[in-house]
Parts: sequence; structure tokens; C-alpha cells
Amino acid sequence: MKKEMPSCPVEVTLMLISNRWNVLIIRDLLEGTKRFGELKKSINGISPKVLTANLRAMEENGLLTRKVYPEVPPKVEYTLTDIGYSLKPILDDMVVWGTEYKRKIKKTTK
Amino acid sequence: MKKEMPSCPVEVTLMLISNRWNVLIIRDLLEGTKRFGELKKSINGISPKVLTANLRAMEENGLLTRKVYPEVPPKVEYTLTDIGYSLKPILDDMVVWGTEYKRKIKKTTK
DNA sequence: CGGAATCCGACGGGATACTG
DNA sequence: CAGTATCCCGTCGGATTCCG
Repeated sequence: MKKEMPSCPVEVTLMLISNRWNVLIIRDLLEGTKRFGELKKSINGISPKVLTANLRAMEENGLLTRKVYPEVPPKVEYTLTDIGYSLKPILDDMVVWGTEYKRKIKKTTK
Repeated sequence: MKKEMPSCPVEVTLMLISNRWNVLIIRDLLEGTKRFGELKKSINGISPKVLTANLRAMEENGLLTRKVYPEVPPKVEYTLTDIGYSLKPILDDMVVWGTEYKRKIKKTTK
């Protein structure tokens, strides 16, 4: 079973995106539906096990949907739900902040 | 030594806030300077070891400053830097998103 | 192709006791 | 008061191999 839902909203958000890969997966899926292999390729260095684990967790949390096509060879597509997509502003903010941070830290430490 | 700085801005941001406590610490310090004991009390359930570890890491990352008063009994104050404080918008977004998420999920699963 | 299975190490974190 | 010092544990993630 999954973890408890914290009462604090910040913790809730963190619970969903605070691991190493989830945000990067979301980032990729913001461009649109993708297949397992596409995700694996575009997310540099993730192992299939970890990718699967993260995708399943995110599915369970309602951030994305998994669609299996009963074909040979198999085909599985992942798509963000509306809830998942609504994280976009936060991701955008993180891009901005991260960029700024790198700039400032460089000045500070150099 | 600390971790490598990722090139991707999102990863940079995540590196700094993706653990269980850092965001909550920032959240507390957004109200203003606080002492070790105050943080420990207001952050529910954190152990002194972990709190120390996180504070030191955040200090090293330039998110906050640590000020020691050479008194007996000791007094140590923690204050956000400008960089640390600039995370506020993201935290605010996380509050909003987390609140929405809880609302929507309740509808879905119930 | 999209995983599942296995093994394994590292790290974050928890509880508790102790100290300058 | 503000930490250290231990010890211990669980989870995440990495690498690799195998399967339907």
C-alpha cells in the first residue's frame, strides 16, 4: 500500500514529486503522451526497474494514466492526468529558481 | 562534500528541497529567524540529529545562515538568505497545489 | 517492447543517550 | 540549549538478466 496522506499540503506535494525522477518524468510527459521506451530514452540514466516503479506509483497517485495496447510487440503509453498536468506551474517555477540559484551561487563561491 | 550540481535547473531545485524536511524548515523560517529549539518544536517529529544535518546542508547550499551566540546557555539562530527566501513562491504554489490535490483525490477515490 | 526478478549498496532517517 | 555520538533500519536507486 502507499503512504499516508499528510495533512500539510506542502508535504502532500512533496510526497508526490520529491524523489529523484518523478519531476523529470512529468517534465517529459508535459510534452504529451509517451511510451515506456521513449521515457527511458529521454530520461538520462534511469533503469527500467526504477522507471516502472515510479510510473506505477504516479499512476496510483492519480498523476498519470497507463494505457496498454494488446499488441505484439507490446505498446504502453503514459499520459498525464489533469491533476498531473496542473503541476506545470510549479515545474516552471523550479526551472526559473534553479537557473537563478546556479547563477547566484557561482558568484558567491567564485 | 556535497553532491554535484546537476545541469538541469529542475534537478538543482529538487536537490535542495526534495528531502523530507528541508521544505518544512524553510516554511518555518519564512516567518523569520528562529532558534534550534524553536525549529525542533515546530517541526513535528524531527530528531535533533536529522535537524542538524539538514540545517548544515542548507547552510552549505546557501539557503540559510547560522549565527552562534557565545553565551551560556548556547543560542543559535537560523535565518534564510535571500536565495532561501526566494523559494517562497514555489512553496506557496505547493500549498495551493497540495490543497487542490487532496480535494480532487477525495472525490476520485470516494 | 515493456517490463519483472534479483541482488546489492548508499543514504536518509529514527530513537536514544550523552555533553560543552 | 544546541547539539554529538551510536546504532539500526527501510527505502530508493543502480546494474543486470530474463521473460511473454
